[in-house]
Amino acid sequence: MSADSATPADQPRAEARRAQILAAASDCFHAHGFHGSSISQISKAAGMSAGHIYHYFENKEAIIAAIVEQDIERLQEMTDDMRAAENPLEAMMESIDAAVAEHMQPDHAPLKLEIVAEAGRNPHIAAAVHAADAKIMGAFEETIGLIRRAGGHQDDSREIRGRTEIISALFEGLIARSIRNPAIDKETTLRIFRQIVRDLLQR
Amino acid sequence: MSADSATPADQPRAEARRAQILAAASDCFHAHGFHGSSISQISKAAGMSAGHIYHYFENKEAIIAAIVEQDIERLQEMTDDMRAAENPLEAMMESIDAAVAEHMQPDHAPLKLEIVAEAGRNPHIAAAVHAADAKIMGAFEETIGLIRRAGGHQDDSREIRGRTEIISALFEGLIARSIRNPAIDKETTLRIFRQIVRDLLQR
DNA sequence: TAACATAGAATGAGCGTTCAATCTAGAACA
DNA sequence: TGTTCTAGATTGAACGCTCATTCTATGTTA
Repeated sequence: MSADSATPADQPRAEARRAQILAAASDCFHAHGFHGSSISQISKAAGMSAGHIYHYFENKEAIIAAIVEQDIERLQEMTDDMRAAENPLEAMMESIDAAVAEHMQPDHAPLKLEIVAEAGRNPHIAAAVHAADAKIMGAFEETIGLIRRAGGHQDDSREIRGRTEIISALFEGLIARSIRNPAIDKETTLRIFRQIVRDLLQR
Repeated sequence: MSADSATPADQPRAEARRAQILAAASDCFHAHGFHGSSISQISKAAGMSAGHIYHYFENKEAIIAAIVEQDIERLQEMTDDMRAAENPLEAMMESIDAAVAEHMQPDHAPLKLEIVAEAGRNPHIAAAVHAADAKIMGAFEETIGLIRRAGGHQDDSREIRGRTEIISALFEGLIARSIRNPAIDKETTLRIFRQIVRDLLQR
């Protein structure tokens, strides 16, 4: 018996293949949507056969779920950085511009909305989205709680959570607005957006 | 035989059939999404054959576009009512609770997001969504401009538009939040939401 | 009669998924 | 060393099914 289970060289290889599929799927989904991208398309983009994808993912849903999980890691890093900053309030204010710009990128906005829409109907996607949201919102709440306490406020947890929800809703809403009205005046909108966030954080 | 229950009139017969299809399609889309609803399903729900649907709509996309157009009529009525009210500010504040509750209805939220996501990729849907948005945003801006002027403010049109965009983004964002976090504390969130809207309208 | 409403079958393409068959590279052995 | 063994990686065809759309034929009305 091979007590030293699973050849050591296999681990990074499988990992690489998985990443390869995820990257290809992400490209396809962004370009044509979840339902508009076929396994065959994804396999071509990933440079492998269609059947082989099922060695790494149970089905198409599992690919989306993995992309959702992957996405939150970046967000988590962002809030971690803020919390570690010397002045978390200003760190957050400074990162808003980039975050909004990224959220409103026309190539990425549709998939973000589509994933949420899918979560509203598909229990498997819903599970992944809920778990991801709980994680990232927890981190976000911590950061905002820190900023509020530094500003001399003593809110209960519901208040912190509510303010966090509203800031998140604003971000998410801007994604939709950027699609509904591509001619949106980003400068003015961003100015008002920043003012509201600042109020929510320190007033 | 000639005792038809629903539509007694002769001329708007085609109109009635169209409405019948739209209602059935709306039900299907809300339940299973745009891509998850087949023409066959819709035709069954509408009580007619699949082929017959193509007498009234060029294709599946055209059905979604018609639903988008239909949806804004209700929104338009809402802002018209506000503008006609004795105190538009309070009329708007009073309608917020119902509007938020409706936006966050779990049965309706996914399709709203899905339509925007689809508009981000599909030019035909995009055209319908952009036209609808221009119309409703114009009406909304008028109402908000009226409230601001009544409050003694002299904003330029960009400012009005920006504030309107942010309020719209908040509404839209809450749809997404209600799906990402179904356990959201609606009471607290709504309280903060109302405060922000009030600030945007009168401060 | 002409014109429209409607049904239902036909079409052809594409889907997600499965699976038996092959390849490949390293371990075990001689 | 060279040879055999083996297990995972990979392929590509095939399956059964559903899809949006079109076509043809029949029913209805005026």
